[in-house]
Amino acid sequence: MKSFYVTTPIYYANSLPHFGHLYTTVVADCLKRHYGQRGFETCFLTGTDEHGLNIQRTAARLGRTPQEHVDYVVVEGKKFFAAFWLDEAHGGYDIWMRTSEAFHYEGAQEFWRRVAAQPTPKGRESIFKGFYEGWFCAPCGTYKTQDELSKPAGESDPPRCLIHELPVDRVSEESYFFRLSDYDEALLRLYEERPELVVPDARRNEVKSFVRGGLQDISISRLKSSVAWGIPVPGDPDHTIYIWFDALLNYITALGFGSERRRREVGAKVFEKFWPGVHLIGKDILRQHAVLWPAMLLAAGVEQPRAVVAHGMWLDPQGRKVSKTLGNMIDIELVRRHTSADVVRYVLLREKAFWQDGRLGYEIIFDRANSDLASGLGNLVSRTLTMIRRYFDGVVPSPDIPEGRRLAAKRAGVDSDALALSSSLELARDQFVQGVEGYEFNHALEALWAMIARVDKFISDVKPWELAKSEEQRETLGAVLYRSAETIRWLAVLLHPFMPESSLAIARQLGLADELEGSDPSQLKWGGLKQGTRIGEVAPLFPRIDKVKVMAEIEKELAEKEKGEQAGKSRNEQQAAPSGAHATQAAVPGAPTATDVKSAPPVQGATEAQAPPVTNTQAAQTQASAAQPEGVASFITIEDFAKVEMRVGEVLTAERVPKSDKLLRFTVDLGEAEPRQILAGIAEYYEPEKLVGRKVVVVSNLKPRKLRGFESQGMVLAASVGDEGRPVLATFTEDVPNGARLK
RNA sequence: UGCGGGAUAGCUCAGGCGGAAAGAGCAGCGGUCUCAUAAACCGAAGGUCGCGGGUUCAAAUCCCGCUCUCGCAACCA
Repeated sequence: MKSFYVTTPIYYANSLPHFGHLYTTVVADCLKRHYGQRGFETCFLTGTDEHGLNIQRTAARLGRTPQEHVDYVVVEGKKFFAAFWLDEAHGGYDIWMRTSEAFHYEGAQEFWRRVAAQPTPKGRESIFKGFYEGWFCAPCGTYKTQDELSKPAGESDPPRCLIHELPVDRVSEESYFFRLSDYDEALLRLYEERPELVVPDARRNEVKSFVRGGLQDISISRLKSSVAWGIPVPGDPDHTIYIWFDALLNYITALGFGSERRRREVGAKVFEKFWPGVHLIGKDILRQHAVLWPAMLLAAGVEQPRAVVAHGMWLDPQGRKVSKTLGNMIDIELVRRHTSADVVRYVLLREKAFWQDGRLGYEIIFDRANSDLASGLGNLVSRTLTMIRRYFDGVVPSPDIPEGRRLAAKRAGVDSDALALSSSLELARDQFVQGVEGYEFNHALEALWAMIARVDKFISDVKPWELAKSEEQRETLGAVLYRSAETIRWLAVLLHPFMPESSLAIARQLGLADELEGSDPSQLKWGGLKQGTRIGEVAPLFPRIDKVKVMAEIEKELAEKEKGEQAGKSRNEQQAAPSGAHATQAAVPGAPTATDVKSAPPVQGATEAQAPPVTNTQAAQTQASAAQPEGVASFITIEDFAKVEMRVGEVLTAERVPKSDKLLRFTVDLGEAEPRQILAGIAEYYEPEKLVGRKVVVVSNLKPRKLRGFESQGMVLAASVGDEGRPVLATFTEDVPNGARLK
């Protein structure tokens, strides 16, 4: 039997899942059900990534153990998904994977051993010990990511910890590395040989050009003293396996890779049956899945995935990224309560081209639901069944028009057979199946909706209510209604993976047994609906949404929620908010992450594991600012200040740095023997020519640093204004000699 | 700055190996109908196919240049 294994990323259990995660999961669910209908043996995995510093810290902040915290997130997450028919009970995922499970520890360790036992394609050891270097905050006792650090005040100043407002140290610790750099050629060969490994093409090209640019070895462990919440490195329990080298493995450990325990649990052959699977991911975690993961599998000698499929992201109605700070995230659970799970599922799959980014907002959802579902599908079902009820007493009439009535039928514009309809239905069916196979769900659905329009038109053209007035057209009328009802049956079968509940409701209204799971959509044949079938009770499938009214209600509810959260915040009880730059972000770019509060781009890519995980910066900030006077960093002494040497300088020359859109290169006279070369990232806001001759303030004792190949021997001071941090140069209104020190 | 996309009706997008009067859905306008969830059906309206050149009998479609925009990278001390 053919098998189909589909996975979503496992979501980072730091925070509760949201609408972005829902999207990927709905897609996976839809695929699983579709292939299931077609007779594939299916397995659908989703779950949670439960290790790491983030979770360790969030749990600590909430006064829980990490295990308690992830248990909580899992329970809530399952509830959230269940409301959209994604759980086992509703025929959704088969496995909710959790990386904190014992079998995963075994599998991950086994994988590590296999990698360590094999040399790289270039003949070196795949895992080696080195030193991980990062910013370390002593009071916190941990490494910090860019997101957890304030922008450094001056050149070669260390950044500061956002919690303690203190400079952090550049520290290194022993760490294991995976020699990713040795896999570049093997990977490039793989992309050539198996182009379907990374789809769509645009993403594969992106990946290829990234790999061609050379790969860096990545740190795959942390000292247990830094990150305790994780899987011990085999044979070296002082180290913990780090992030991706743990998380990615879930896709195979869930099936029993490397763990006897798990194989007993799920069946010994499950891995062999399902393994090369399809990974659905958001384009934001493409690197990890299209570079690191294949390299890891090469290293361990495990078969590559069938495909890594990267979808686009949801944006707000204005096309902006969705983020908590902008407050433009949709509360999808709220939408569901005002509509239904199926409506949400349909809109998610219909509204956006899978590969591309798409926009979503409350009104977009309601408009789509009203036009496609209420006016389209729902109305067609309603008018058809109502007529069967009214004219045929609720019994499906015969599809046949007897010889003697064919002329009459012809006069009414009805062919004696349904060939025209049935053949275009077959075409639509094939387009639909092709669309689903190609992840073009919007096209798949469009093909079906073209059929709805066609039948609507057919009904309008032949006017069954007129036919009903003439006994001579009795059979014609029956045939017309049969054709409409049979089309609806097809729709119910085809749409079942998209709208499990509504499609069943349609089937029941048609008087069919609930046999949709077993009906192979690709094998649909005209005439499956039996004459004489007694139809069920007819009720609106998709009640029209009063947009104005519902919007008003939603706004009210959101406002109330906001209030609740404010209250929660002060008690420091709010659910863990921002997620890390991790698998969590699968579907919504920088969703609730502190990352997009400002500047610092999310650390991404195969090198991500080199940076410690992101944590709850917002909460951290809240705490920190509570302890400090508003707007004031922690105090420094006069001695601290004396360390900074600031001098007046005059810009002698200024020019753009080639191949850089932000950097200007200055030579500045500081009253010294030689003018200094200083770089500044203000090219977007200042014309270099206009700066020549200008007096500026320069931090003159910063450690020199190279930027774009030029050494910067100081830093020009500027105010940072507005959200985008527009620089405004500091200057003097009176004349000042070059080199004068600011005290 | 490098690489790769994109720029087509009010909105979201199709088309695009050169050859139809340039399409669809939604919104909007006019009409028909009453089986239906104020639904459906019909009709009209709506576009310099980013800008400028070129190739050709013929260009939204091919070539060159430009502008804007998005993604990835680099970069922002």
